[in-house]
Formats: sequence, C-alpha cells, structure tokens
Amino acid sequence: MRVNSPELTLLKTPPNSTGCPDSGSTSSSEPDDELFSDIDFQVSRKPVSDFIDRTPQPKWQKQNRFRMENGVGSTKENNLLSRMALNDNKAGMEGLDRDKINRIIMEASKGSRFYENEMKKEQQVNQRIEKMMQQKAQITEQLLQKAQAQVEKMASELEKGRDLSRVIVHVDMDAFYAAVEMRDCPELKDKPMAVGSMSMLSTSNYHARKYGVRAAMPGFIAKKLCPSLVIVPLNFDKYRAVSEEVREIFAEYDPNFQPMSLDEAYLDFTDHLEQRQSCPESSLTHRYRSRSNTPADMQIESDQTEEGSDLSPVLFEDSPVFSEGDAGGPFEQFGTSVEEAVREMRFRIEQKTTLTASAGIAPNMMLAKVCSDKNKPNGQYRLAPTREAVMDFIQKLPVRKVCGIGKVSEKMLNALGITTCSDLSRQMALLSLLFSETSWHHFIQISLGLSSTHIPRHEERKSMSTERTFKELSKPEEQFSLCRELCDDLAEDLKKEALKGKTVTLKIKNVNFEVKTRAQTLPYAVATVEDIFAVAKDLLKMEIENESPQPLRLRLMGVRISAFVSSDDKTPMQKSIISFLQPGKTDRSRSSPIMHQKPEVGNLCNHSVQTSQLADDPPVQDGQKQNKVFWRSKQRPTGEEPQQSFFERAHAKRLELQAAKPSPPDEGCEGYVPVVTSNNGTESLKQANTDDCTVQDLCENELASPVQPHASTSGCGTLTETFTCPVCFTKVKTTDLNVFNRHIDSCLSDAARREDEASGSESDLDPENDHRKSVVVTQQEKPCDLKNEASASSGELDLCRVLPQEGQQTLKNNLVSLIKVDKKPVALQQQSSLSRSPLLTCPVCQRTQDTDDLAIFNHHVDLCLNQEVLHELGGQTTFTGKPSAVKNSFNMDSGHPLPRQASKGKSKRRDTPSSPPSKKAKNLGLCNTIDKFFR
DNA sequence: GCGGATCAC
DNA sequence: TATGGTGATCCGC
Repeated sequence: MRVNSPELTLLKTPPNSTGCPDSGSTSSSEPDDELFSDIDFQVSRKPVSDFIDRTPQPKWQKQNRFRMENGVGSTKENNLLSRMALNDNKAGMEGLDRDKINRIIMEASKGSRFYENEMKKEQQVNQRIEKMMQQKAQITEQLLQKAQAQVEKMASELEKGRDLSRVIVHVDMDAFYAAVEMRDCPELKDKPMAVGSMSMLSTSNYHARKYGVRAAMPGFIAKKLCPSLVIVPLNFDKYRAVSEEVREIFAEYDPNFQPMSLDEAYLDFTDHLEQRQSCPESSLTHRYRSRSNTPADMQIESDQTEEGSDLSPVLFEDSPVFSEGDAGGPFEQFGTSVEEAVREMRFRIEQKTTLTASAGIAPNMMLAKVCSDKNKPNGQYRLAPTREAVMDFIQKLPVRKVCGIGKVSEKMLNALGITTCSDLSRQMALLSLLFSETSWHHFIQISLGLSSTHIPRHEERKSMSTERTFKELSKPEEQFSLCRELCDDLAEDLKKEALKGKTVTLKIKNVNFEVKTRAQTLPYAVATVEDIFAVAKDLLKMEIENESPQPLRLRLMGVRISAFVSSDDKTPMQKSIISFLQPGKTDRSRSSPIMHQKPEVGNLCNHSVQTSQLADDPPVQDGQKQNKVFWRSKQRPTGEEPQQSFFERAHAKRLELQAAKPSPPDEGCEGYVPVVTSNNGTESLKQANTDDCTVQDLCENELASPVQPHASTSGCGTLTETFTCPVCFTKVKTTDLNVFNRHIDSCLSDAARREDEASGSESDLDPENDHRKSVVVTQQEKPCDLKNEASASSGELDLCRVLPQEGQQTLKNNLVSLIKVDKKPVALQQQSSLSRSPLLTCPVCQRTQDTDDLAIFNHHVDLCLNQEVLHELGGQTTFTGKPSAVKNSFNMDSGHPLPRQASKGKSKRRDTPSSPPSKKAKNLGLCNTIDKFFR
C-alpha cells in the first residue's frame, strides 16, 4: 500500500530549506529529512535481517534497533518492527541475537489478524509523523526564534524551582512473579521460565530473557524462541501476599509510600534519613535469616553503587545456607547514609521474602525510576542531588527510558532526530511548536531532569472496569449474555468500594483486533447490575445493529463505569473527605512553578504525546483485576488523623444522595438477558461457545448456579486497621479511610433503600424484581447483623450493603434516642437566634445561628445533619419512583425470554434520560429491540 | 461528553 | 490454537 506519494514529495525537503534554524544542533535537521525520503510504506519482501542497522551505534541505540532513527531501513516491515519487534529495553536482555529473535517473532505473527492490525496502527503512526513533518516544514526561522526565547524563559523559570532536597527512592522487585514462582518451586530455578499463559506472559526469569522471552509476549511465541520454556500460570494471591510482606518493610521507611503495582513503589526517604542519623546502632543491625545469602555476597552486592556493575545474567541462584542462622546467627550492620538505608531495606526484603529488589535513589520521581533500572537486578543506583550530576545523567539518557514516553512518542521524537534527553533540550523550541503544550512542558521538564519531588497520595479512582477476551463471539444473545455477566462483575466490584458512576462505557474488540468504545452518561449515578446493563445493552445493541446484517464478531468485551458521583457535584466526594482529613496537605503535585505559556507564535499543530502526568498522579493498579489494589500507603494511626465525624460523613452522603436524586428506579428488568452467573465468567462463556449453548441453557445455568456470597477480596492484609461502622457496627478492616467512608455511605444508602423497599413499592408486583430481590437477600444474609457485633467483626473489608429490617429499626431507634438527647440545645439555639443578631448560617437548615461559638454552631450543624439522615432513613429517600410493574420482561418461570410487546421501530437516537418518562420510554423501546434477538 | 490513542504495569 | 486486563490521560471533535 502506498501512502500519499504527493505528501512524500512534500516531505522530501532539502535540509534547512524551511529556513528552520538548527536551534543549537547543526546536524539535527539532517536525519529528519533523510527520514522523510525513507518513509516508504510499500510492501517489501526483504528479509527481516536486511533491515537491521549495521552501522555502529551507541549502546542505547543498539538496544533500540529496528526503529526508524536515521531512516535506516524504513520500509513497511521495518516500521512494523518498531511495534512488533522484540523490546529488549529490559534488564537481562543485553547482547541478544535480535535478528534471529525478531525473525522468529515475525514468522509466528505474520498473516495473523493481530499482525494485520498492528500494521494498520503502525501506518497510522507513520501518517501522524508525516503530518508532523509537514508542520515542521512550514516553520519559519522567525517562529522558531520566538519559540526558542519562550522555551528559554520557561527553562529558567523551571530552573528556579528546582528542588534537590528530597530523597526519592524507587523500588522494583526483580522479575517479581517469576521470582516468587522460582522461590516456591526450586526446580524452576535453573530453567527458563515465565509466568502467564500460552496467550500472554506477565514476566519471565532471567534465563528466559536470554532467549528473548519477556513480559507482554504471547506464550506460544516465547515457546518458539525457547522450546524448553516452562510457563507457570499466574497466582495473584501468592504475589499479593508477598507484596504485603514487602510493603510492610516499605512502610517502615516511608509510611506514606506509594505503591505502583504489586512489585513497585516510590518512597520518600527524606524523613527517614533525618531520623536515621540519631538511630542507635542496634536498630541498624539486621540478622540474616537461616536461609540466606552470605554476608560476603551482600558485600559484593553492596559495592554496586554509582558505577554500573557486571551483573550475572542469572538471578536467584542457590545461596549458601547458614546453618547457625538462629538467634545467634550472622548479622549485617548498616550505616546512616542513604545508600546504606536503601541497602538495608533491600536486605530486609530479601531476608523476609527470599526475593531481591532493585532501587533507584534520586532527587525526584522520574529520576529515581530511571535509576532503579540502572543496576537491575539486585542492585541500586544513586544519583547525587546536584544539578551537575542530574544534568549529566540526563544528557545521555534515551528518551524511551523516561516514564511517559512510549513507543509511539519515541518514534515521533526519533523522526525529529531526537533520541536522548540532550536532543530533547536542543530541539525544545521545535517541540514547543509541534507538540501540545502538555507534551512539550513534559519534555522540557524531562530535559532539565525535573519532575515531582513529592510522592502524591493516591487519589480516588476515576473509573472501574472489567473486560474479557474470548474466542470469537458472534451471536447476539451470547453477546448480551456476556455483557450482562460483565455488568454483574462490575456491579459486584462497585459494591465492594461502594461506588456509583454516571458514565457507562462499553468496549468491544472485534476479531480483527479493532477496538471501539461506546459511552453514555446518565444524569444520575448507577451501580446495580440492572442499571449498568440497561445502558450497556443499549450500546451493544447499537453496535450490533450498525454491523447488521453482518454479525458483530467479537473477541473482547468490556464494561467500564466512570464519572463517580461527588458530594458537591464538582469534586469527587472522597477527595473532599481526604482534604478534610488532611487540612495541612495541599496539592503537592504541582510543585514546579511552571509558566503555562505558549510561545506567542502559537503552535502550528499540537501533536500530542501522552505524558501520563509524570509523577503527578501515578496510577495505583496492578494490571489485573484480581490485582486491583486501591490501597494507599499505610495510614497513620487512627488517633493521629483528624477524624471526620459520623455526621460529617452523613452530610457528604446526603449531598451525594441529593446529587443522585433523579436516580432511576430499578428498571433493569426490562431487556433482561439471562446469563451464566458462575464466578468464572470466562470459563462459562467458553463452555457456552463450545457447546453451542442455547439461551435457555444459559438461563437454566443461572437458575442452577448458587448465589455467590459477597466475598472479600481486599488486597491489604497485614497493614490493615479496623474501624467500626457506626451504621451497621460491622468492623471494617482496611487501611484506607476512603474505603471505610464509602462503607458507611453504602450502609446509609442501603438502609435508606431497604426502608424504601419495605414501604412497599409497585415493583413488588414485578416477578423479576422479586427474583432479583431474593438474590439480594441471599447475598446480604451474612454481612450485617446489628444484633451480633461479634459475628460482624469477621468481615475484612466486608462491606455490608443492606440492613436487615430489624437491625435497621434498631439503628433508627439509636439515632432517635440520640436526637432526643440533643434536641433541647437545638431548640434553645433556634429560639435565641430570634432575639440576637445572627452570626452564622447553618449550611443544612439554612437558618442563621445566633452564636459566635463555633463549637455550639458545629453542634447545631451536626444535629441538623443527623435529622437529615433520619429523614432519609424514614422513607423519604431518593430511591422512590420505581416503575410501575413493567411486565415486558422475560418470563422467568420458563427460563425463556418472553417479549411482551411487539417490536417497535428502532430508533438510533438515544433519548435524553433526563426525565423519567423519556427514560421509561427508552427502556421499553430497548427491550423490544432486544427481544428481536430472541425470536 | 465521546471516542480513539497512548502509556504504565 | 494462540497477542491480556485495569486504569489514567490527552486531544480533537
């Protein structure tokens, strides 16, 4: 396929014909133009090996062969290689025969749908680059000079804000999953092994890396590279447990450490180092455990600072065992320097888990991250906190090593002749004209070696999703069934964190690996299976119809929920709670005094490069659903936290309820699609595929499958603390006050809902509602029991959702008695307010309060809030207005979907669900449309 | 607000 | 036989 040859002609601009100065680098424009002439998308039949750069290159470039820099071998296949080829930019992968490895990878991939899609994406990137180069060609010298001035101004501003005072440490466990598996199965130690499946590997050990086997590579390709490779299935429970152990140690050096995944974290050592100076020697002494490395080994390892060291390509070899390693066994003494502190931490990790970690020490997060990779595995590297050291370090650093610059950004930068961070500085004026403000601001910070010097607390999540890959799924009923299943899972997850959101997004990937997302935002927040599915099925239906009469051939489906409700409809509720709990802590993430100015010349085109807000808001996630660990670092002891009162939380809840006021009734019954509710969704789905399950089968499966108890899957174990919920009195074991707060909110919300349901709504007449309700009741049997506090204490993060009627009554009584006790002061205050000049206005009742005593005023507000809560509990909640018994759902008795109405004409337009009537109309229509698929 | 794309792990 | 899942962000529209 030939792409835009006229544009290619345009691109073949002689060097400097654009009048574009070199901005400090006389040679920098040459590669660009050379590259242009080499952008050639024609299919080439050259063997892979022909595209290998044969010119001598610096080390980093060798690691990045097959990329387009200098225009070498820029054919279609070579372009593809930049996506498909081995990414050996990883520890333990030096000196591999990339030619051979890539040939195997290509042979295994070629012709596959995956390959074809990768090729397509590659061409899109190439076109982006092409466009960028055209923009570049139009930049005048004048523009560039202005940009240069702007860039220099900003650089000097940034320089002023440079902070070298913090000691940031990035710790990364070495080949974590693989290391855990090898530890637990010593026979694996000498074998090339990887963790994952034939479809995808999560990580590999260092033996396997020598064959080119690495993370994110499909197992079947890895097997071709290394036929003796042992593939061990993932065992997240195990990794989580080990991670807990490691995190306990992290917490001792920085109680506010930021975990990035199960095997990685940022720590701020600054405070620890200060304390460390006055540490008694005894506390810097750590004993070897019975089975460990020898002190000699440790000494050898500890010598690996500053300078890179010759590392054995094989990790985790059998270590000598100390027979005398009991209480009187050998020990290791550590000093007070930062290197010693980090070495001590790594030592302790190894003693505790028999696993090694690597660490980077630097004045900011970006640098620390790069440093931790420097002496991997089982090593550490410290970058001195001086400007000179930082700048020197940065100069030689390949841009790809920087967090936030991925393969696409790298390729775009390469096209501009930029490969290292020093190139970045030199071309910054150009970058400011070609890239978005966000991007080039990120670039300029990188080029100066600047990034966040404070480790941000993890903020509340912004979305939650679940997705699954499967063998081709083309039948609408199966697709709907799966969709429902995903909604089920998602609702379950939402429940655990007591979240609800307004935006539902459906993600699909067809068998050609093309990904689409379709989203709908509701005016209210949803969390139940029914509500989520009501939207998701709508979106799915549209996609099916769009594809019609061809079937929608899927290989992946996912459902995401976002736009979580907030207390004030602007900022997320939990954020406000956090900020309340931490009055002293402002947003530290924006510590750099960046001048957010664009060059006056303006950008010709803002090519965006995803910068992932380097270190500003690092995601806390572990890559797999089972692994989701939205836990913050260990909390300070409860007593030290400025505690938020129950009433304050109740207020937050009340605001949330208000925000959700147009909350729809449970109307998920409409358009219900029976699903397999087995916990193992993928398996049951596959079963459905292979056995060509009928809808009826699926339905029967559902009826037969036991209701899963509401299981606790907390990722936090040993660091947990226990809070007692003031609503259900369940003890909630968690490190995260967010979780606890949401638990309370959830209890309040559920109490209100139960009350509402108990008051007898029309939905009781709906057989399907009955069905759902019975499920809910089964699920709630365990969690909440007000009368049995002891039994409730077993719940580890076991968020009780619904108050049993009896218990709720008890709660209500409790609250009522509380109110009674306090009623008098309220009346007195209100009365007195009539006679005096009011000073404060209650945000709840809006009445001005005649007092300047904040304690009294707060007391009044608390009482008002309390009354509000009671009011909601008293049945006047937002959860009213269930639809009148809609009977067009499936007949659950027979297990068959039974459309109740004739199908209406389909409407592409989505009704604005702002008013209940239109919402209802929409759902009726949807249901009818979905019914079509069951005929 | 939506959808595609990029990135990290 | 066969190329993941979760979450975040950015940009153009």
